[in-house]
Order: sequence, then structure tokens, then C-alpha cells
Amino acid sequence: MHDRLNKNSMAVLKMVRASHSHPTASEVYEAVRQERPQIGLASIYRILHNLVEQNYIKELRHGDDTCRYDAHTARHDHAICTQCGALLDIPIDVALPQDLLEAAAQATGIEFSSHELRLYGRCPTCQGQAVQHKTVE
Amino acid sequence: MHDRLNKNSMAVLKMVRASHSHPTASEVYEAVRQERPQIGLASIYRILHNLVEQNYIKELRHGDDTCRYDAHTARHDHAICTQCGALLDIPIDVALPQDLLEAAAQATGIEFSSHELRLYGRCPTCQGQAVQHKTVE
DNA sequence: AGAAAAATGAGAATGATTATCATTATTAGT
DNA sequence: ACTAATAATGATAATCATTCTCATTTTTCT
Repeated sequence: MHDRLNKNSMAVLKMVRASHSHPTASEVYEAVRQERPQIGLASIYRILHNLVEQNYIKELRHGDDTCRYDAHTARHDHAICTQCGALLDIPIDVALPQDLLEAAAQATGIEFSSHELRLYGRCPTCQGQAVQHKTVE
Repeated sequence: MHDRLNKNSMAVLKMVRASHSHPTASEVYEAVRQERPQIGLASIYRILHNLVEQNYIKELRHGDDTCRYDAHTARHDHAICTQCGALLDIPIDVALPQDLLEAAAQATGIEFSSHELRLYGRCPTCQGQAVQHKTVE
């Protein structure tokens, strides 16, 4: 565990930071290959795990079986499309009442440290597709 | 797609309902095998998917790579242990202000239909273990 | 009963992730 | 700078949850 990042790690971190679409390990691999063609997929996984452990990035999981990465490490909330599964960042700060969060935590006995709000519904793209679908048929 | 459940499906549903621990497909398989020893794992997966589709149960996913099932289909929130990954139901209704949810949905453009609050922190078991760990060492 | 349709289970296939390990790069001590 | 020790790398095999395939069995309908 070192503090300083080497070239491979820097390339991975830069890629995740540049992407706004929560890339998967494979997507990171394909993008980083452009700059560092000799890098292996195993290193991508290793480096992503290290970056998560060192808090440079966060790991995201939802519906599908691949996990995604996000360089936006500050606490924020997500919207999940019930049709296509897309995971969107909620771009505003949703200030939930602290007392409600604490009451909920107390009800389970956990030592409350953070939270996330998830909204479910059809994303703008899928709403558009649904309309188009109807008019076409 | 039928309305009526057959014996295998009933056995699976009963097991998921009886369990309070969000069982995985393998756990359901092992438990259902006791009553119906000839059942195959493929059927467990098929039946679980059908039950989800027919809204008898819900599928849950968090940190690990296995998906879990829950017969508690009413909207409710979860607490996730940051140490062991346990997913606990929050046993009270957390009434978040509707206007905040709607504002958040509007910010992403999704057609808001439901939501889930996730709390993160150490679960009671892990809190206990941490204390024990310290006194032992 | 008998034909058609659906469900079943055994095992193979898939696909993301992890482990292994020989090789290469980096660091530390002198 | 020179070597010994240590860590990082990448190719490939292994793992494991889940899905697919398909021949057989069960159910449904008449």
C-alpha cells in the first residue's frame, strides 16, 4: 500500500475521472489500453480495487452483475431506471432530515455513518423510447 | 405465465417467506431440497425469477456478487453493514418529505415511481465483534 | 386415454472476477 | 552505481453465480 500512484494507476484514475458514465472494469480496460497498450485486465482490476481502498474512487453496484466505478466520492444520491437499469447521479444535494435518518438507524441498531437515497423510475431516454414505440406501432 | 403456483414454486415461496435473512438462490436450493429432494438448481433460479415477475418476492442486490430474495414486497428501507456487508431491513416507516423526493427526481428527469433509503454503518454484530477483538488482543 | 403445451432437472456454457506464478520493474542498503 | 530484496505486472487458468440447452416428465385440455 503506497501513497504515490504509478503510471498505470494514474492512467486508470484519470480515465475514471474523465468518464461521466460510471465505467465498468472492461470499459476502463479498453480506454486505458489506448495510452498503455501492454496493460493487462488483471492489473485493471487490481488497480481499481486499490483506488477504492485508498478512497480515490467508489464502487457502485445495482441491477446487473458488473460493478461500476465513480470518481465522484462525495456523498450523493442516485436515480435508477426501472426499464434499462441506468444509474444516474442526482445532481443536487437532497437534504434529508437528520432526525429521520437517526431514528431509522436506531431502529436497526447500526452505528450510522452515511446514507444514500435511491429513486426508481423511467429515465429520460426510456421515456422517449416508449413514446416513439407507441407512435411507430 | 400462470397465476396458480405449483408445488415447486410453492415450496420456494414458502421458504423465502419463512426466512428473515434475505436468502440467496443457493440457500433457497439447500432448504427446498429437504422437502423436494429431486429439485434442480436451474428450477430454483427459474422459479425465483417467476416469483419476482409476479411480484410475490423482490430481488435485492448490494455489495457482493450474489443476489438475494425478500418476501417483504412493500416498500421499505435498508441498512447495510460497512464491515460485513449484511443487509438489514429498517423496521419502521421512514417518511421522507415528498417534495424533496420530487425535486430530486426532477433534477435527473426521471419519471419518479418509488424510492429506497440506504443507511450505512456497522451492524450490531460487527460492533460487538470489534469490542471483543480489542479486549482479546 | 391421448395430443399439445408447459415445466423440469442434469449438465454444459457464459461471463465477470480472482488467483497463480514466472517475469519485470522498483526500492534500499552499501 | 551494484546487487539483493521487494513489490508490481501481465498472461493465463481457475472460480463461481447465473443462464442456456435439451431430452424427459408432468400437466392441461378435450
